[in-house]
This record gives sequence, structure tokens and C-alpha cells, in this order.
Amino acid sequence: MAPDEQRLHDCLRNAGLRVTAPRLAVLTVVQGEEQHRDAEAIAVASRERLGTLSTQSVYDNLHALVEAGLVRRIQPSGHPARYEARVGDNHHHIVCRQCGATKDVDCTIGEAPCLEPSAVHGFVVVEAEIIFWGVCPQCQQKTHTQHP
Amino acid sequence: MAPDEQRLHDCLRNAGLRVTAPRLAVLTVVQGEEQHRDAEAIAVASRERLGTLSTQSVYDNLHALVEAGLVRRIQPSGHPARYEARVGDNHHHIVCRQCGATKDVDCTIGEAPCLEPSAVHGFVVVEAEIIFWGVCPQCQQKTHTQHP
DNA sequence: CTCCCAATCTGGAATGATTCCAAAGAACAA
DNA sequence: TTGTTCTTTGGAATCATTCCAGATTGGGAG
Repeated sequence: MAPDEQRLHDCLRNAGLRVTAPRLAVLTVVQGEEQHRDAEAIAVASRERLGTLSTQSVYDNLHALVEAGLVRRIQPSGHPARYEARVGDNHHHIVCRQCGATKDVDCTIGEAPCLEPSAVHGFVVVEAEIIFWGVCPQCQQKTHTQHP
Repeated sequence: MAPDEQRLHDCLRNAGLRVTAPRLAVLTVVQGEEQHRDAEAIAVASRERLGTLSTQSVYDNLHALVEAGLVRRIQPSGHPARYEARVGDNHHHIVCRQCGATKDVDCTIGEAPCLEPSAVHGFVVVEAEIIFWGVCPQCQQKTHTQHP
């Protein structure tokens, strides 16, 4: 077994998850170069490694991995959910209104600002999610070159 | 014309929108007592006032009103979009993970904390959206009374 | 090493919010 | 009053995601 495969294997087992080919593939893809991919893109990339893999299995595994804390899910309004491997460090995201491109953003103020809402209406607060909305460089380009 | 109706009328006209019965109804509902309703609930409440109204019209009008800045749309991950009349004051929201109940939250730190992301990757930042995730009082109750 | 059960995988159908479409209707500027 | 443009309508379509039920398989107990 390759050392990296061993690492992922342990990773899953420690999280209390069974190790299956589909699960390894999905986790590998999410931890790969390309970050913030959606389920569809992850399915495509995973099939490249396995030959065949049901869509349902991709969703099941993403859920399991998110549940286990190995993967984080981001769900920008109006875009399909995206998944990333960077977990547990309370960073945020900037998303392009036009194409949905997503990048990591570290918090300026250091740790967890805004995490103390003034009034919680009796809610138990679990986490704070911050999404910056903007326009990515590519889409800025497009908008500029368009002549109305 | 009732004074309140007049106010809404002017409100729409100032925003450059035509005044139609469906539009008045939708705006009235969104500005009403019950805040943070989704499109479906707004449709139901609007039909109560008009007798009949197509779902499409509800969506069109919500879009138009959001576009015009008269209504704000909130789209919590995994829940249908919600609409509120309070606009332009940069407040945030707390959403129940279980039932989707949504409440306003004013920012503790005063004005726009976290609005200066450290790295923007070339993005033009338009706005920052902050959602607190938690469990509402009702759902806490439910969870506690459940015996596994 | 073998067996067995629960976790997982599969294909196919279903859901639910939202959008697209084209035709009919209505607001309002001139 | 009229013409143009914005709205409304109903019906069909889309898209991400979930539900289902049966077949398969990982891995702990023996």
C-alpha cells in the first residue's frame, strides 16, 4: 500500500468509517489540488480513478466525510454545494456572484470575530459562517469587454 | 386610497417599478408582521389577499423587489430562500440547523467587522454575509424530550 | 481463516425550489 | 386614447439532491 494511501486509510478508520474504494477516491479528490469543487466535479474526478461510481455514492461519501469532520461543505446561495479539505481553522470564503468561483479568506481580526452575536433569541449558537460576495478577476474582465 | 397603500405605491414608483396588485400584495406581505418567510409562505399569504396569484408572479416580484433594494433575500445553506423587509443596515442572521427558523442579529462589534478580508485574490468585494448557525429554542426542546 | 451483520453501493425514481417559455393582459407616458 | 413595455399566467423543464430497495462488501467476532 502506498504511504499516502495508508495515511488516508488511517484517517478514515480513525474517524470510524469503513475504507472502501469509492470513499478513498472521493477523499483523495477532495484533498487534491483543485479545491472547492462541487459534487458533480468530484464525481467526475472520482470516476477517473475508479472507472465507475454512482452519483449516489458520491453524495453518501461526501456526507459521511463531512459528518466525520474530514471535509467541510460550503453552500453559497444559489450555487451547488462545494467541498474542501481544509477543516477546523475557521477560515471563510469569497465567492463570485457570477460564476461561483470560490477562494479561501483568512480572517483579518485573527480569531473568530463576530462570533458573539448580541442577541441570540434563545438559540444555541454552533458556528458562524461568513461569505464575502464579489466578482472574480475573470468575470470582471468579461464585464468590461462587454459593450451594451 | 388608504394611507398605507399610498406609501407602498410611492415606494414602488420611486424604485422605478410599476404598481400592480400582485406586487403590492407581495410587498405588503414581506413588510408584514411575520419576517423571514420563504417564497411559498409569501405566495400563500399573498393569495389570501388577492384570491389568486401564480407562483411565477411571486418569484418575479420578489426578484424585482430585491433588485430594487426594497427587500433583502437570505439564502441559508440547505434551506429555501427567505425574504425580509429590513434592508440597508448590515445586520445578520441566526438560523436553526434543524427547522430553518431565522432571526435577526445585530452585530456586536458595531459596524461591519470582518468586512476587510485579508486576501481577496483579485476579487472585487461587494458584500459580506454572516450567518450564525444554531438550534432554536423549540428544537432544543424537541431534542431534549427525545429518548434514544 | 471464516462467517455474518451492518455499513455501503447501485440504478432508478422522486422531490422541491426555482426558472424558462410563449401568449395574454395591464400600467402608464405621451 | 393609444402604443409600448412591463407583468402575469399556466405549464413544462431544470438542477441539485434525496429517497428507496435490493445487491454487495468491509472488517470485527469467533
